[in-house]
Amino acid sequence: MARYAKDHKQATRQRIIEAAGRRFKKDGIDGSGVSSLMSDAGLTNGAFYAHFASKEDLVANAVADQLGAQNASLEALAPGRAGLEQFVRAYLSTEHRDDPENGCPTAALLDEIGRCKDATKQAFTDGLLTVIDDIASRLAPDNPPSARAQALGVFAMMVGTLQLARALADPELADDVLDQGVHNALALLNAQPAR
Amino acid sequence: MARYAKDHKQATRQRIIEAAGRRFKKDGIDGSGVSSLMSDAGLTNGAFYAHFASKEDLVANAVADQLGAQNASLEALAPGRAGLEQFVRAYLSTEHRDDPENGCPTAALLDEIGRCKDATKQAFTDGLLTVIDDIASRLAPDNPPSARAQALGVFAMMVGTLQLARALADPELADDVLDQGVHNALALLNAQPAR
DNA sequence: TGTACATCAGTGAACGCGCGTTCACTGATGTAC
DNA sequence: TGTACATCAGTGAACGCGCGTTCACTGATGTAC
Repeated sequence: MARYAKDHKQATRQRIIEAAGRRFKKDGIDGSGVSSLMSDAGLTNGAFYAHFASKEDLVANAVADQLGAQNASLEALAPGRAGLEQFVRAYLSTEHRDDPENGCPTAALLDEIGRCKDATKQAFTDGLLTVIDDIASRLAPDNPPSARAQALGVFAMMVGTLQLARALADPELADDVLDQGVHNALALLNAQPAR
Repeated sequence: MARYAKDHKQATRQRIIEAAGRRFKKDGIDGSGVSSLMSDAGLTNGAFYAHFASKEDLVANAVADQLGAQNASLEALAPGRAGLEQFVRAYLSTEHRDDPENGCPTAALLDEIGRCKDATKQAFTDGLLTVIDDIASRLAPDNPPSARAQALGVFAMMVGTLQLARALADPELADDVLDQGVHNALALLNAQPAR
């Protein structure tokens, strides 16, 4: 086996984290075994514990990484409210509904995260606040905290709507739910703060 | 063993379904083994397959039962919008957040249901539509379909908000999220339909 | 009335399998001398 | 320059355990005669 570059192990670790993020979103946390997570990353199961203390440790890291990536892609959108409208339309699209593997970690894993240990919830909390703050600062650039409740409301509705669309048996009904969700979310974005 | 009353087996089946609903909401579907589900119902694992074709079959029945029970409790509230406000406040309460076992099946299981087979998704679809229709008919008694998008938006936001509150590591932050959620949901209920 | 048998919800041990985790080992490289 | 050794990311078999599922059996009752 080759002698490794200084950052080789770190790079492998990151590769495991990213592959795990995708797998968790597709099959759920409980539904993804360590062996399959490792083979997704091109390794065998035995190497896992050289990188992580436990599966739960990987989960916390994957959640943090996923929310960081989502935040980065949020920041890459057009500035201000125009970017938010892009975000809403992409979020509540059939493409996103049908591709959880590459989609929002919150929508894919939210109720499972609620059952995880504190380290994972903490990683989620940190990541979520960053996302909410990005939305709030687009809604009220001069005073982001004033728009926090609104940002939270829009995001909660988007997450709930996408999850509902994924859980419906009838794809056409799910299409309608997404359409109505776009409409509802845009209305919330354009509403005056209620107080 | 006693000779059984005509409805004995049916009653046992119902007991399993209700115990399973509670357990699923607490530990997740993947997190609940058949043996523990049966011992929750006061039986041993071997009896399971006399009642259900598979675990997935039980899941579909438990989801249907849970949504039926939720719909019954919705109908028991005060009529009209007054009942909706009760519903929102109870839904987005710390008590509900801290007791998923006895709470809303949608908030507890939504992303897992999205990964289930069609029979389960179908059971969920049927139950959800009943809930949405109840909300819509309270919003617009004369023309419920006109309020469907609004009902869906409110419910999606409530579900998303409760799930977020459960996934946060900081209970005080989660309290704030619930408070803001009540505020957001009531505003949505009182909004004019946007179109 | 008494006995042999049918019924059937439920028991509990067992099946093969995949889980999370551990560990002795590999093998390619760099270092010491 | 050549040889012995240290390093260390990764391998792959194995651990005990719980999973979903199967099945021979139990035992209390009702029915047949």
